[in-house]
Amino acid sequence: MYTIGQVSELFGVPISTLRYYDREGLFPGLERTSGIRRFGERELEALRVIECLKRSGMEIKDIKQFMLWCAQGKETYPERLELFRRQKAAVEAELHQLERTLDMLRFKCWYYEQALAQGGEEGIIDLLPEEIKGAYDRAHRD
Amino acid sequence: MYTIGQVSELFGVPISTLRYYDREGLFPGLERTSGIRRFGERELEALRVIECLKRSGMEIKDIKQFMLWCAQGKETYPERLELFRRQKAAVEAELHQLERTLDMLRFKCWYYEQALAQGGEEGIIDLLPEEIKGAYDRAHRD
DNA sequence: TCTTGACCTAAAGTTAGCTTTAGGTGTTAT
DNA sequence: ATAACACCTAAAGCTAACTTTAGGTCAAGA
Repeated sequence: MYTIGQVSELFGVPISTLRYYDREGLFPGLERTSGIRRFGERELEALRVIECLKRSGMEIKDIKQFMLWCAQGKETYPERLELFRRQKAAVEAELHQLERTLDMLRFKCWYYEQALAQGGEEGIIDLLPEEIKGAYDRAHRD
Repeated sequence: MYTIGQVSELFGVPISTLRYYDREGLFPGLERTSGIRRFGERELEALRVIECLKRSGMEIKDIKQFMLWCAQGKETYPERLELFRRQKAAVEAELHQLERTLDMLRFKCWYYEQALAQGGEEGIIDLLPEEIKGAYDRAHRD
């Protein structure tokens, strides 16, 4: 069992944030001894999942829903699976989007390298190499 | 030349947002005829870049800085290149992070498919297939 | 004893990125 | 002439995810 300070150290998450998560219902069934929070293995795993789901762009209130489902037992397996499937699809879409953003950034880097080298922006587009051209085109269509 | 309403239609960005961007200095040198904003090719390209940089996670105030550099001419090529290089690195890091998040989500999907199939969570970890195991391990280390 | 340190709460404050509101101008269709 | 539009501004409001503040409890060490 860990105190809030220890968990904060372990995960590098501010104490105020842990308390906030608790307030928001992200640790349903968190134990207390005379008012003091006691974090067990269950809460540590919860925190790992919270960090993952947050990185995936999920909102706190939806993470709370998941934690409630976990506390409810086997009957909620389908809901939990559905949630992870949806989130997986969302992250895949986001990854794809980011790849195209990266294409645009690659193009812009190349562009300013050229501008810097030739001391101006005149006619840069004409000497677009094939590989950068691909990036440029991908970045400009939806 | 386009009015704010036309640009809003073209890009699918709310008029209020375009005015907000203008207020924040994202269109330095935007023309006006008797108070009314006139968007030209320069502003459309700016908007394309804004959308890209926003997707890359850049804040409005940093995008503003870039637009100011553009308005300043050739002397700021180095700054602009630096900005795009930094942002490219940031997006590459974010992509890597998201891949690991996806690994965790893949693992969770597999996990709940198993739990659902066998009606419980007992001993699931023991039958982790190699491919999922990799995902699980990657997702749990920093 | 007293003070230091780790915990607690409720409530107010913060930040980014918008959106909404309230009120006003100028042109065009009825 | 009057109403409908598309534009304008300043300022207030909103949401998410925290953080800060102000005040309080309790146990251990000097």
